[in-house]
Amino acid sequence: MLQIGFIKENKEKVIEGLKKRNLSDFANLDEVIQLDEKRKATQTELNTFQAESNQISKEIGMLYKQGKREEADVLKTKVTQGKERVKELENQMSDLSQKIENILLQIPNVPHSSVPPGTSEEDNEVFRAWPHALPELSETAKPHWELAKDHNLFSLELGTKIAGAGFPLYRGKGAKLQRALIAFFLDENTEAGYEEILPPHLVNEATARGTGQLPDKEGQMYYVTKDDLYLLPTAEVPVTNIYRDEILKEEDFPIMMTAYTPCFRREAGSYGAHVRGLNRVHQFDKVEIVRVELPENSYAALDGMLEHVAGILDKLELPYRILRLCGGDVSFASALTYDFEIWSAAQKRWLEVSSVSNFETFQSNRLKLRYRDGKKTELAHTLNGSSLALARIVAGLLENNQTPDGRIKIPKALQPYTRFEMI
RNA sequence: GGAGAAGUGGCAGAGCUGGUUUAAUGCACUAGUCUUGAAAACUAGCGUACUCGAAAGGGUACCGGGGGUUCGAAUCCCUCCUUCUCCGCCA
Repeated sequence: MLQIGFIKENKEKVIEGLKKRNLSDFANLDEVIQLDEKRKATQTELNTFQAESNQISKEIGMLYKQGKREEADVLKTKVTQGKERVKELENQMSDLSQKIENILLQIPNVPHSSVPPGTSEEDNEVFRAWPHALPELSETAKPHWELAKDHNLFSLELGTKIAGAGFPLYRGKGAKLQRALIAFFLDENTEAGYEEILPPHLVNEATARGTGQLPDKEGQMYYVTKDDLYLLPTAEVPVTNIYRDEILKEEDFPIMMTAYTPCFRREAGSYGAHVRGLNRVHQFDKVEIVRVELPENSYAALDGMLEHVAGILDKLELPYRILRLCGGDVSFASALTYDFEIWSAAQKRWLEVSSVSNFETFQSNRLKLRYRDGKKTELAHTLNGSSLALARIVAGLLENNQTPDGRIKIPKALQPYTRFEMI
């Protein structure tokens, strides 16, 4: 959520940003600015009435003490009259605040100046291409869902039997591979200075609100009605919320955290070839990195995250490229997002495995995540990225590392974790 | 799940028979005095948010959350949440 003060002072900049996102209706900006003016005027009036009635009430107290009952009663009726106006103004205030928030919730973040123009993923900029030739597999190479069947690594059918479509069940070396990847990623992240967090996998409404899943995106989350809890769509939600409603000191920075969690997405999406196998599922495993930074450091932090994720993919020996998302594809809350895609040699397409974003103050405004800058409090910047998402990494590993005789090589870096070299 | 107790500023902790409470006091913290330096002592400051004001400086709201009673609520009432103690159940 943008700050109303920011919109007021930088209206042109906001409009420019919205244009980059291919939006053309800016009427709500003027509307929200006007509503805020009205809110201020209303508050000033309200506070005046409140001050007056506080004053009189004090006098009443004094008069009672002195035994001047009648004088007190006269004042009482006076206050009672003013009270009605106070009630009225209070209602107006909450009504205006609600309206303002409703509009602010609909305004996306202003994209960073480096975000390229564009309307869809077609227009994303290749920020860093794969510098080598893409691997080629023989004609007999198989997609990961066939390899998984051959080696009994996971079963979508059993997952369906037990839960429903989109809930894979891993077994044997497939299950071990999951566990190995999670441990490998967490170790890589903690070695780079990220603190390991193991958060709850269900979150309450305030938490879901803090990172912007609510309102609006409740359809994406599984919801436990009986206890009013949501299943995590990503570890970003609980981990970032650690710092909800906090005022940090400058020396608390940088804050670097990593967490493994399963991720649950209801995702009423498309079906077909592109979502076969592990490409898109309701439950998948992911290791996330989250950072809270001083504004002046957040873009350096973003670069650091980028190199960190790139380093992990290098160790896994997977061909990848980095995209800078265009205005039409960058998510609602993000100012700048880089996507990592690995090349699936068997499916002959790129698979997104990580998304690294700087939200600037868009999330922290909602979270009330501040730091003390001298005497004032300022909003901190929040960033997060996958490091990394498992299901598609597994898909890529299986496909790219298959041998002509139908087996699968485990990358060296992963072997200490799997404790086997071949599947 | 049952019974009881409690939630106050960064922490500890008073207030809780409704009205000079502007939330005492201590610790911590910040600045100053003193000191070669530090400690101690002393002095002052010390919450968040909104708002008025050029500024100085005001105003309002907030004592777990929400609602209510009252001219006036940290204090009374309702409700929800959380924590602690005991019992039950349980990996």
